Amino acid sequence: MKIATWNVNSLKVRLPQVQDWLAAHRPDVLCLQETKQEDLDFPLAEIEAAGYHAVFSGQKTYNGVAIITADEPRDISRGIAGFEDVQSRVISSSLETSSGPLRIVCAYVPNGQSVGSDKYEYKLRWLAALTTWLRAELARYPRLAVLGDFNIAPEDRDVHDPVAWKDQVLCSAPERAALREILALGFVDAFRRFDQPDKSFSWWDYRMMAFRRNRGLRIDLILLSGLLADSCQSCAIDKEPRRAERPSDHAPVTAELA
DNA sequence: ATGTCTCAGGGACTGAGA
Repeated sequence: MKIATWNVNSLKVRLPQVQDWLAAHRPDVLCLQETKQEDLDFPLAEIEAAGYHAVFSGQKTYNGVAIITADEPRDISRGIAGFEDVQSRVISSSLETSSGPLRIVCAYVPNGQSVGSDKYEYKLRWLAALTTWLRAELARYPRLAVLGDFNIAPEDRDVHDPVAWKDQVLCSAPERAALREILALGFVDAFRRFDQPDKSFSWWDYRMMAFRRNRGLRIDLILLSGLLADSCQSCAIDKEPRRAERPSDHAPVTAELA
């Protein structure tokens, strides 16, 4: 089965591209971030017309997450249990598969703005809460996948210019340490299970012709629990939607599970 | 090279966030 994640930077603007992408790739799961839509405005009819179900948690202007699934979602939950957050950044649902239940967590990690800012402190607190929560979720759901915009480039090879980005937000040591703590719970970065082209990125700033020059970061990740990682057959970044006329600044990331 | 895009408020543009 194919699972995917895509920060669409406004589902209202990007809906036609999401519809096209669903039709072209027919994923079993597509996690969206930065939908920027309140739940009443979510284009459920359009998603259902494409042959999919959706669960979503949105708000006006900022944030917003959704999980689009071919099969009916079960056991839906919103947010991080035990962490009060007015920002809509996490939604989870389960699917029945022939190999047993598959748990999906769709996450939009805070950007953090700049190292040392209030938003950066919030990001680190948020990541600590996510880690505590995921430890319990992993015990409850052994077949667990966490997909989303992590707003962290895990290593220097995930950065077009590691010198320029050194100690900057998205690359700083505390952020990378926070991501390593999540991985240490028993997750694998699906992308790095396979040989990949050098300079593989999932996000490119809209400015400075960054995409054309491939000046990007790999910050959109698919983390798989050990059981799922064993069944992962491929993981790739689909740069094609980034070449569209009005693209998101992020590209979708996909993984194939047996 | 503070270089682009999106959204809200308000009714043209500015500011925030990314």
